[in-house]
Amino acid sequence: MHVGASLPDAWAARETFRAAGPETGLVRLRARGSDGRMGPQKTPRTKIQTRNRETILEAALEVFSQHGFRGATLDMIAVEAGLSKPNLLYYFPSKEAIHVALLSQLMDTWLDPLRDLDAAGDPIAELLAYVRRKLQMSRDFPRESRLFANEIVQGAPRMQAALATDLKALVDDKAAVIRGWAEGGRIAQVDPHHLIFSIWALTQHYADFDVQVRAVLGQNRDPIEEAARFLDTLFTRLLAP
Amino acid sequence: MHVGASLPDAWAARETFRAAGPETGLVRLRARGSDGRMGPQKTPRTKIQTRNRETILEAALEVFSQHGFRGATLDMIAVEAGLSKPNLLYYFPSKEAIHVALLSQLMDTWLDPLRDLDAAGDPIAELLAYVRRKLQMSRDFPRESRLFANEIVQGAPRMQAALATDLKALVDDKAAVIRGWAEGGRIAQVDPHHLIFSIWALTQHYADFDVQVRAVLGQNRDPIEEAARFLDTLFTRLLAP
DNA sequence: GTTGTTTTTGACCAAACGGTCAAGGCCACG
DNA sequence: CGTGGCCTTGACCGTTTGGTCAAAAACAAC
Repeated sequence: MHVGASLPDAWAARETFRAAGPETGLVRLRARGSDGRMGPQKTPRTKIQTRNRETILEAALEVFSQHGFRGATLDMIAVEAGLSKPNLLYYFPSKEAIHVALLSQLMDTWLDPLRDLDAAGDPIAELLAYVRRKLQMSRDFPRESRLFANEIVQGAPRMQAALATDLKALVDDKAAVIRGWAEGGRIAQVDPHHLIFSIWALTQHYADFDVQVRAVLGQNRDPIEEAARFLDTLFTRLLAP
Repeated sequence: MHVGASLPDAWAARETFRAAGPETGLVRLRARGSDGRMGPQKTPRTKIQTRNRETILEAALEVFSQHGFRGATLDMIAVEAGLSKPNLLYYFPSKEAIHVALLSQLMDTWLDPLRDLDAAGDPIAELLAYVRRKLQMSRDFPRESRLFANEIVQGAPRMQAALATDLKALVDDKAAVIRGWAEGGRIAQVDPHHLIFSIWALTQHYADFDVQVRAVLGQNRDPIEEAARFLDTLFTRLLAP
């Protein structure tokens, strides 16, 4: 069983399970009302439940990030998790529910680096630190990056709501901070939203398009190490007032 | 039937059908030897064959780029093309063959802007023009961009060979040109490969992650128009010697 | 119009897939 | 140690999917 790099404490500790927006039409699936026999509650109760839900989500991350939603099968996930297929469906009502759970669980963590952008700090240092943190995530959590990439490239059918609400709110907030810096002459005049997009694009590229990057660079090179230096100069030059 | 923006002549004219590398294990599928009944030859002979192959590939582009390889079904493509499913399989031996044909047909066109990078031109003007051309492709051919994105995010199972040979060769070639410019002091000292990656990442982001960009920016904005300005300043600042 | 070839399709098939169910195993707790 | 609830699974089901096939339709050449 492939478990990937051991997750940092903050990562494992996060168990927010933010509910998906009602527009996805998926919440109904989870709320089976109070009919007869059913799987465990939304909030895991026993030790076994928390452990198995974690195992399943870890396996699902591995499989979904590699094959996309349609490309992944319950059998693949079951094998990866070391559980039987009906057992998966004891903990999650459907394949889609596993996917949604994964996405909403990881969303917060994925945006943490942006949240850390501190309006009170030194503008250029703050932004460069953000770039470095995002690049680190591409190195340490490429599967998470690809999971989102797969979802968004295909039109984010299970995430649109979260994008237009939560994500937009956070980005608008931080964009205002950046705009403040620009107007105060502390960084160059650049469009804050597109600055954020550029950071996403440039850092996630090294996770999402890893095979291409490696194919072009050839062997015996460390793409992310090189990218760190390149992006440092790029953003230093771009942001200098 | 969704036909998308009318393709420019140069686009439609291209019919290279570069053979996929033998490593993909797909070429064998096309070469059914000389057994009994079989579909039309690799090289279309009649008018009807060329027309229908084009129709199928156009439909396949629409469907594959939206749903990925596994997410797309032959029925979807058939409906989109206005043909029957067995008819698709009269022109292509399998779903995978359609996908491979699409990828190899589009690969060349996709790289044309990079090929146009002229060692004899003015370095900064050449690079800025490349950025603009790539961004135009994100606007005019988002489906093509997403097709590749889907493929590469999932590990490029049907393209690895082409990446490590054709693509690498072209990029290495152009990287040498850029390195020459840098060493001649005509542009700033930057890693040429990562410079090219950054152009890909920043321009294709607006096609591949379109839903995210639009969700964050809100309505009534033209992402690519704004991106054009932003990327112009970004690369101007980065490349100034 | 007859004939030989190319093109098209309805009916069909086997495998894969998401999901169900009833029954059995397991475990905590009294 | 017994009992009630939690956990697990083999067998099964209906649907979807990629692909086949034989036969019909369309077409081209004479």
